[in-house]
Amino acid sequence: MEKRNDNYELDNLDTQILSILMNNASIPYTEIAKKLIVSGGTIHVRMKKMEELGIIRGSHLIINPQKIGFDITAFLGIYLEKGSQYNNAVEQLKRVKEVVELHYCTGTYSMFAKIICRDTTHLRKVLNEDIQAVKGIQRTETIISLEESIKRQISLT
Amino acid sequence: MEKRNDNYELDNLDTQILSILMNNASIPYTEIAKKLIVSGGTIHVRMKKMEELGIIRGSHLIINPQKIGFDITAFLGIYLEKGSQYNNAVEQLKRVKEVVELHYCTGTYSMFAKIICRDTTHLRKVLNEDIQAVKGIQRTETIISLEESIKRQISLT
DNA sequence: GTTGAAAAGTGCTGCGA
DNA sequence: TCGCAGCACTTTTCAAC
Repeated sequence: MEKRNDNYELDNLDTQILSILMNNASIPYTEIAKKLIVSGGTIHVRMKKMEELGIIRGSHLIINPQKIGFDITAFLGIYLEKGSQYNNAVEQLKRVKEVVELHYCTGTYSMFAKIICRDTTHLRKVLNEDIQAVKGIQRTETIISLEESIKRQISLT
Repeated sequence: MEKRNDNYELDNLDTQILSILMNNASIPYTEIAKKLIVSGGTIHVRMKKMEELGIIRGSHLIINPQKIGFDITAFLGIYLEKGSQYNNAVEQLKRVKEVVELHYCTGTYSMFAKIICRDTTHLRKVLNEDIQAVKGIQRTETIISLEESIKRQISLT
């Protein structure tokens, strides 16, 4: 039986488990259990429930892009020729590996992307060759991040 | 002895290990070893090396914000009164939990933030009370994401 | 829903090549 | 530097509360 709650209300225990694991997914269940004063089995049951409900998407190893030569983070405001070209543009942008986020949005831009590149040469190549080649894109505005001052997940508490 | 390579060149094996774990940090080392046709110990040695080099930042449990009632993702272009107020503004914005990313950037805006809220009421509260209370912020422009079409990490290959 | 312990699987370490 | 094998630890399961 599939659960359909799109908005399941987490209790205190669920929230605390998530809060701990969101910042460090490799903490053992037994240690979490000790902190929250429940048994390891309970942590397991709760995690399984939240996985089934789709609350937990998975886990990521977080790397430092700069250490492996990816120095530039940029945001791209994208203007489409027509709004109807959205789905098509998404499909084409999925093939551009440097695009790590893409949003359909309100306001000035039709779409909004986050891209990560090695250097300015790489960025120019992505903008001029890959992005501009996408059909339906009229023009873009680039915002280059000089420093990422905050980078975290939402706080549940 | 601390290593100081800010730009260590990963070999093929390192790259493949990271590529696998970036999408699912809970895959066992032994399974990765099988895929890449090396021993489990080798994976371990490589991971340890990359951790020491600071390439690996840690691991995160990824949750689906919408499933727990956080429905709105918005981007905020921030205009500062003076550029010199940057450090101060960062410190104040760190206290606003809904801000999950903050960049110091080129272009139209002085700073650029990503925020996640429960609903429009929550968003308005954050914008009007929390953000506007930050000293040095002149005004902001809000871009609301209606749909996140792409969300992934950088591809190493 | 929670517990505690047993079974299965994984991570870690040291020795050898 | 890499691979193999043994030990320690974690995850998972399950009967009982």
